[in-house]
Amino acid sequence: MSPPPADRAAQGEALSRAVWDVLAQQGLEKLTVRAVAAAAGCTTGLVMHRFPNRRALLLHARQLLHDTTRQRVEALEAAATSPREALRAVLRQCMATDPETITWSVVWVGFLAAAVADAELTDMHRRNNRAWRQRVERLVAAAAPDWPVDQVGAVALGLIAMTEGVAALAAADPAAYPADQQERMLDAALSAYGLSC
Amino acid sequence: MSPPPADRAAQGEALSRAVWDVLAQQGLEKLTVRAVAAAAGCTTGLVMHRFPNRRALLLHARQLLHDTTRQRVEALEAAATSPREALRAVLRQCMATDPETITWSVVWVGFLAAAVADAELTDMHRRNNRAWRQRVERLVAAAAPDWPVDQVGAVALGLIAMTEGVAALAAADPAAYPADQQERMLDAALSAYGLSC
DNA sequence: ATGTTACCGTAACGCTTGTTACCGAGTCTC
DNA sequence: GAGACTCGGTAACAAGCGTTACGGTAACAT
Repeated sequence: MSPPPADRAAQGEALSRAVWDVLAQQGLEKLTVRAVAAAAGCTTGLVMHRFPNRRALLLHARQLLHDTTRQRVEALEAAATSPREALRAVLRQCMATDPETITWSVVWVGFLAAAVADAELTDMHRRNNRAWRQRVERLVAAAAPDWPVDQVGAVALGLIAMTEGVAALAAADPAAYPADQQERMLDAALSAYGLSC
Repeated sequence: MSPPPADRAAQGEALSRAVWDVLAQQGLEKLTVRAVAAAAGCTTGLVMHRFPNRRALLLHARQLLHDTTRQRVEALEAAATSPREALRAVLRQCMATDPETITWSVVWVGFLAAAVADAELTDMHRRNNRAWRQRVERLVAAAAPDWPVDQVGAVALGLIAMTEGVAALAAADPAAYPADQQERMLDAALSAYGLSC
């Protein structure tokens, strides 16, 4: 007999996707084991055989969300032809400009709210967010090599907060924050900071 | 006999404060009627006599939170001596720079996550947020009277998203986002947009 | 003084939750 | 082919949830 680890990982990924779906469509209060199982098309038995408890399921889904976004960001960064284009591309995908990224942003807000009650979820968020911040600071420094460190930090923080904030706002009210307004906002900010491509 | 409506309102306010406390300290998942009653120092009987159900309690707390912030913002705006100072003061109090505003931001994120599952909570958020956005657009237009409309909109959106975003980030990781860094971020943005006082 | 009424705590209801125990079906080993 | 083992579904459990019904108490009106 062989417990193929590939299937286990694939099932864990499918269940994490089910966690995202429930979180995005039904909210944090309805994020139950039964709802996740229904979204994944299986029973609660499979869920509880794959994860020791509900918390472990949420933590895995959270970590997988972060890993996925990190890979996407790294691909964008590698594909860019200049530091400023890399910065813009990376920040652009952070906003909520289409149904998929809107869903992601809803899930992100959900995990953020869930982190209030869960120390490990909080730690996860902080680790991921600090890494994300360092990445953007590095990109800003590369896009403006002659800036002093504190200016790099202040501008990077402004850009991070702006994109993360508009993603949350667009997630809660997509009609009021269409994609083109978010793009114009980003371009206006990059232009004001002197970081236009 | 007289059912004094002042006491009723005061009790509703106290219960709403209890809702905020529970939401900030225990998170959305632990926001139960019993937890609210315990935080308010009463029993669930009083809560359910004051509000028809749990949802009404949350909606009232949400609306009261908005009304309170609106009054505070209007006072700041009225006390400012110039349009640019008004803009800066209003944006500054939106961030999470001290324990009180950090708590408010945690509560804000909690309500935002709860709005995913509740249409009325969503509507409330959209109404409040659109009014907030119009206010900032008006302040930006007053601070830069010669700007075209779309530039006013893009800059106002950038400022709103930035302050709201940094408030959420600071709420989740206060140590990484101290008050002075948020202030520097705001000043750097206002300066870059050409809106310094 | 007494009946009435509003107020609010107590206790219970039905329901949903996370979690556990059990059990059948399929699969690999020898 | 028989047996052991893994997988996953079913059903049950206790606990906690929102909500409801009931009872006692205090204040008012007459």
